[in-house]
Amino acid sequence: MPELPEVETVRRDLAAMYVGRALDRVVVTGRRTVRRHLPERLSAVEGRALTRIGRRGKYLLFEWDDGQVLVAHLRMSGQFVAVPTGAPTAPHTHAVLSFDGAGELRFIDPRTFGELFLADGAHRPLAELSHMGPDALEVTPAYLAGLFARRRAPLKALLVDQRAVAGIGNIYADEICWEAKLRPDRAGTSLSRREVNRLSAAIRAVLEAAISARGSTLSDQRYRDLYGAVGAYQSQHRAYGRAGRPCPRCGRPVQRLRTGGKSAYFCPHCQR
DNA sequence: CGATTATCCTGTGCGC
DNA sequence: TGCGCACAGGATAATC
Repeated sequence: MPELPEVETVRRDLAAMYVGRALDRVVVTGRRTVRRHLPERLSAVEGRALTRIGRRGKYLLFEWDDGQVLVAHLRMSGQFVAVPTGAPTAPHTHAVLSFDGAGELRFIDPRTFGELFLADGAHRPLAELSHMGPDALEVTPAYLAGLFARRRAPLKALLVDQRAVAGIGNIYADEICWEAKLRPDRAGTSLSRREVNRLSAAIRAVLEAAISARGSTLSDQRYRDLYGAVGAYQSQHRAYGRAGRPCPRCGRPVQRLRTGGKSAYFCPHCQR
């Protein structure tokens, strides 16, 4: 379940590996991998050099020297892997980008929720991502205060809503709420200025610590970086997935709350 | 407007 | 040992 820290880790590795390289060939075999337009359109980036890898929330942006932007989203189970040319093909490999002198970048995705598409590079910022809120690493207390003033919804619902804040998913929303000592089901409108400040600081602290640890790999071993290595932040999870186990702050059991088919983990004693 | 549910899809892990 | 099923959740659409 790649969220901002995992996507940022992949972004940095992709940049180090491929920026400045020319793309020789793109081959898409997955039926659902490119679904916003004809898959053949991706060949428009063949022959271009990669100038930059950007990120907006959980989207990765491959920027080419002619202004085109190839957008990728890993969704639930997507993964990019860097392999030498001709390496054995792993199951669920849906796309292969061959770089001049840098081997192959493969897109693997068992559940096929992930996607690739070519954005309309003439429009900046990208029209396809225009619905998204500011990146989670950019939000300020003032922005959050404004958000809570106009949107009445539970705190966690707002944190995972990409239109409100981009990059946070179910796991880091729980970790951020724990760090900020706020219940995930608190109404956003009820937060004091002091609590908004705490939340803003917690967003940054949790995401930056998770990036430093190269993201979280859960027991399903799903998330892997570009080279197949696991993340380390899962060992620092305080709330997510810890139902019944002691809260690291107060020792009382962490509780699991279910809303709308999703789980929220929190400490009812020290999160208020 | 917001809360809830369903949809897409496969691997995993549980209970029986 | 094997079968069936709930569960995992990112984004989006539909419905109440």
